[in-house]
Amino acid sequence: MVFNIIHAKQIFTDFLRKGSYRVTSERSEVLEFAFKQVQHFSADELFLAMKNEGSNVSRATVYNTLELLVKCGILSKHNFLGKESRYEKNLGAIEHDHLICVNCGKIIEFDNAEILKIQENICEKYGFVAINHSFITYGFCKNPDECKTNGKD
Amino acid sequence: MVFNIIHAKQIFTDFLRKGSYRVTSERSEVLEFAFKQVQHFSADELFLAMKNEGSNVSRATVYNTLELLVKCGILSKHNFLGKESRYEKNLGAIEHDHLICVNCGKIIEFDNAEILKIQENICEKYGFVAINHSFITYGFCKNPDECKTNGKD
DNA sequence: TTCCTAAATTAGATTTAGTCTAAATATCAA
DNA sequence: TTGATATTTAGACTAAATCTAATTTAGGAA
Repeated sequence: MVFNIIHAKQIFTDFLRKGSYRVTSERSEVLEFAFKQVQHFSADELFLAMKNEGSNVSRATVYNTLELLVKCGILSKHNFLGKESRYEKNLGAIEHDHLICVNCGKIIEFDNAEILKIQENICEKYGFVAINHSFITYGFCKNPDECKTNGKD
Repeated sequence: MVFNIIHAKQIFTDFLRKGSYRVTSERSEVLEFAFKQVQHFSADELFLAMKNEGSNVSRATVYNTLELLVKCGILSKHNFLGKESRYEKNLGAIEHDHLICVNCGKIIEFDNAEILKIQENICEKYGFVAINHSFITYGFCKNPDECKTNGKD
């Protein structure tokens, strides 16, 4: 569980030192910008947002650093319906999960503590240490009126 | 639950007719080839396999038809670690889920009936009809010796 | 503190998955 | 059988992500 930017910086620095990666100003910058995002974001969106605010960190470094932030548990990475990868902060105890309508594309987020329990059991069974997860149920809206397009797309 | 190719063809044809899509020989061919795959496969892999066996169905049609097969529940679609989308047959009652090591890339498949129950409850709550799901836990192998690369990649 | 080497960063080229286009073809309701 | 329109097609295109090779930098060693 990551609680705030100070804590996240600590975790990230520890992770880098432990893995004999180097602590660089670019990596710190990416972490800071990632933490500023209120919602989930793609690597390119973050890169452009940073550029827009005067940062000179390159696209490649943004992509690389986001992967490191996933590996050390600060961010989660999701792939919705084969679109570009989206990242989000991994704050607090419960990571939220997603329902996605294959008809209208609507995304419903929900929290479920049971899923985390199952995850713990599975990891125990397979000798695995969980960092984060992605649980996506694909389906469609039961009520056709709520299904925005109701089309075939 | 889809049981075999005959059953899958039935489901697909019903789905197409209901949605006033057309039943075409290309769509049947894609279904047949998808069913022949023993493991999960990408859209492009299927396209090339079909081409290789003399099929003339185009790449665009393969991509489109796979999406239809997901929509009608015959296939599941997963995105592992931001790689290309992979499809697999949705056979039997339990869809398997995945543990992925962010260090060595190992993929462990497991079955868990509880996850399906949770999914049912969630869908009930949000007025949603599930077709299939993708549950991926990212983490790392507890035993370093089992972690193939144990490196930074 | 300075030096040195391997790691990291960079801009931009490249690759790759997937989508789009507009012309040709095929389905299926009437 | 016919005709409106859905589908298919090859290949162009787009966007995400990775790669490259030159340059810069971190941080351990002296």
